[in-house]
Amino acid sequence: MQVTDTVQDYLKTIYSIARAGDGVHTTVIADRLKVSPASVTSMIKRLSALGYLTYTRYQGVELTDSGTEIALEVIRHHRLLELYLHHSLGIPWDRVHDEAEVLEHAISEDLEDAIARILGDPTHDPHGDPIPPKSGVYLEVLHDTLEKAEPGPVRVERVSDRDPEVLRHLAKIGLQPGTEIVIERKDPYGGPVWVKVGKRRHAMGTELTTKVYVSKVER
Amino acid sequence: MQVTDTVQDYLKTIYSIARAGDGVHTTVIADRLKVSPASVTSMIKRLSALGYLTYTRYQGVELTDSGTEIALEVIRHHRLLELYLHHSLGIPWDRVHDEAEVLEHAISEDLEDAIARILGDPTHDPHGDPIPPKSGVYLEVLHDTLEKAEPGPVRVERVSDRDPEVLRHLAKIGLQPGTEIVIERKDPYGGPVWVKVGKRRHAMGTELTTKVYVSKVER
DNA sequence: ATCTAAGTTTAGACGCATCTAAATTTCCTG
DNA sequence: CAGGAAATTTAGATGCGTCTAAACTTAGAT
Repeated sequence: MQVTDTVQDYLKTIYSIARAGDGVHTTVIADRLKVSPASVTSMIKRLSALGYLTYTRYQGVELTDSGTEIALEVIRHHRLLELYLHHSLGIPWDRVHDEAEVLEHAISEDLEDAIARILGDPTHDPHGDPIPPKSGVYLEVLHDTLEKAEPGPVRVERVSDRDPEVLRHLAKIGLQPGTEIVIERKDPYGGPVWVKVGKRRHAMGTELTTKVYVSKVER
Repeated sequence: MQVTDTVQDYLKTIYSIARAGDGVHTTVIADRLKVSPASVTSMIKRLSALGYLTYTRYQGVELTDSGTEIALEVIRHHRLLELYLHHSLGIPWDRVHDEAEVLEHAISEDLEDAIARILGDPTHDPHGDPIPPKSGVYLEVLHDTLEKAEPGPVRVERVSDRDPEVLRHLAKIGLQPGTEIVIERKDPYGGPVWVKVGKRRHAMGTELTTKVYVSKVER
């Protein structure tokens, strides 16, 4: 059997759920891919038979080395494309995700190489996500979410690329990967987190904060 | 039902067979798409039900306006992409066809527009094929093949993009759209056509000549 | 004009990716 | 620790796009 676009999507999604630290369960995959849980079970069985993941009924899945390899290849395509579309074609950063989602399955290895070369073999995409290298070791540093980080000055490392609306809002208030912001105070009961971006103060609702990842800055 | 990549491929292929002046019969479509004639018949029925073509059993098909519209949109994508890949990404002209074949289904209208703008709304792709406009009238000028043209000076207008090997050969001898060449003599019984490109003389076998389209040059 | 070869369509099947509804298992709560 | 809610899997079905083998139609040659 061949590796279809759909198979690539499953593997990529499973990889990214696992990276986030959560167990990889049927429902989560189903939610992300917008298919029914039953569809996920059926696909998981096929992926397992193909050796891309190990599967224990009712317990969730784990990617094998060959599954991870495919996932990283697709993710590399995705992130290179996001950067390319933004830099070379001027597509606004809140729209590059959806374009890349389709194109990631359509570019050849030659094209991938050409794009990487033109961009100067970049290490991060416009949302701060690291780009897996063509070959060799790949380690993703895990950053705290805005919610979990301690008050004080922090650097924005990464922003989830999945919600265009959130991205437009973040761009508007000047919050991008690389920006230094200050977490002002925290409400222990899950209320909004107040942050200072430049000279302005903003309330970040909980549905937003889970999408921004930061690291502590020493001053 | 939705317009899948496969549907787009059928409509595009049917358009281009019709343009070449041949009747559009099952076997021809099957050969081009590398599927069985039975598959073509079955797909044709669906396309007919969708209103993309008219179909008379055993007689061939003809695109409707809505079928033509989709075909031209895909062809526009294809040709813009060929040009873009060549100009902006430096992909050699004998490889852009295969890349574009996949990407043509993957780019959004926004991306199409961005590419067209960057290229300055071009009218022809690297093989000399005209690029259908986003909207408005589209007429393809039909040129003679090298075989059919009269001896004398001619301008290369178009070269079929389908065979990478032929393209590499043509590039090697310096024959591209825009080049002026001289047809030296003709063998009425289908032998090679001798042409002068620059100062060199070349024999073009019949399997080659059907792929080069020229127009007479007045001197 | 008939017969045959080539082209085309039908019949029936298969794999992929999905769905809904029903059955099963897990896990949490009282 | 028992019972029910939530998660998961099974069963069975569907549409797409393809195939092979067999039947049929068309057109060309004698």
